Amino acid sequence: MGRWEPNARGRLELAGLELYGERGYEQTTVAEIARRAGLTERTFFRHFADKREVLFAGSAGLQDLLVSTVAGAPDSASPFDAVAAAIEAAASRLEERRDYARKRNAVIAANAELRERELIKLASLAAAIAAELRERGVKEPAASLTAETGIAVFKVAFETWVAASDQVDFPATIRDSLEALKAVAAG
Amino acid sequence: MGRWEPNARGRLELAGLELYGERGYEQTTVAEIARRAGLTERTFFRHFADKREVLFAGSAGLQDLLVSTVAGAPDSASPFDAVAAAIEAAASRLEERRDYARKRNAVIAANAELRERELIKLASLAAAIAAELRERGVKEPAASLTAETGIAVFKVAFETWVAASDQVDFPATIRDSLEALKAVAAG
DNA sequence: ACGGTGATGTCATTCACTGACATCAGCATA
DNA sequence: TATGCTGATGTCAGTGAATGACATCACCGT
Repeated sequence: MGRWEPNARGRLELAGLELYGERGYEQTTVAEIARRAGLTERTFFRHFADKREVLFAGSAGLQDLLVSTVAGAPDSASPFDAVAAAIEAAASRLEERRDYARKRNAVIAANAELRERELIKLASLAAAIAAELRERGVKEPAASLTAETGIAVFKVAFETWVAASDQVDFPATIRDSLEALKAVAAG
Repeated sequence: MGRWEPNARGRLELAGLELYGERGYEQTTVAEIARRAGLTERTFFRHFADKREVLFAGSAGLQDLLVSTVAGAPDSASPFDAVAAAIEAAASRLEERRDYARKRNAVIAANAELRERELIKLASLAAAIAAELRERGVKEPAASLTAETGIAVFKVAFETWVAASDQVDFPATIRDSLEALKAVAAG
């Protein structure tokens, strides 16, 4: 057995989500999260840059999925279709953790600071997609526009999905939103 | 003459932009901004909710312009065209203060916290536009998609505009980006 | 005169975050 | 087996953002 309990980072993530859900983000102190995880405040800040970041550990994985899906699209695919495939793949991944995604979303939606962090993560995803599109030879401003628009579609579809009281298919919601966007842009 | 120097809020805005530009956002304390404006730290926080907000006073005016332009579009205009007119009008307003917009943008681009705040302001603009579109009878998700896409176009065009070394026409950049978006979405 | 008002100042406190240094199980290796 | 290094954690002190409670005092109306 190791000197310390394993997976300190994971324990902090769990404790953070729980406490933010129970008392709200502002009413929770970092010391409380650390204590629930059996650690100290100082150690929290060795694992996460700030109090918000504890909710955004999965963001890097989502970015990898988006980028590799765009990269894996056939050469014949248009930029739009490559991005469509990527955000659909991301939707599939979130679908697998529906309960977790909803709980986390409720916490974030309830606090402006957390919404800010969510937005910059989404912007970072858009930037990564745009970079990959440029890699594929797409010029600016088409690359950035396609990426930003794709993320906008993802945002709107995500809100529809989490707001739905019944079981809704997230990738299907993405496809509907993509079609709605085409109609809108043509108008 | 009044008991205090007039326009405390404006003095704080100016001092904030100057100091963030001179030393950087993180290296500037709120007490320093207040002192340069001839006030105290406590008074700073009576005018602005936090250290970032001092750079975003103009956001409300931009939102009014966007919403009223959408509201003023003829009934015959498509949602897309109404939003296009709105972001073009916003571009015209920024064009009038090119130096100020560039200086402010340089400060914001240099700091992640400020970029976060910028993004949530843009998201708030999108939400206001979407609400106005719904007022005009546009259904969801078309209203949100049109608004979010419009803001995405604005973001991309803004970056092109501020990055340009020579004098570039911002509203024209918006029109170009809107055309590029149509081409992308059709692909 | 006089009392109310509102913008500002003063003071104390909490808490997010950081730097410096201490601890100590486990591992490698002489 | 002894020794020394490493890396995750703890301890402590400090800075600065943000907020609540209370004080001040020119101005304004009556």
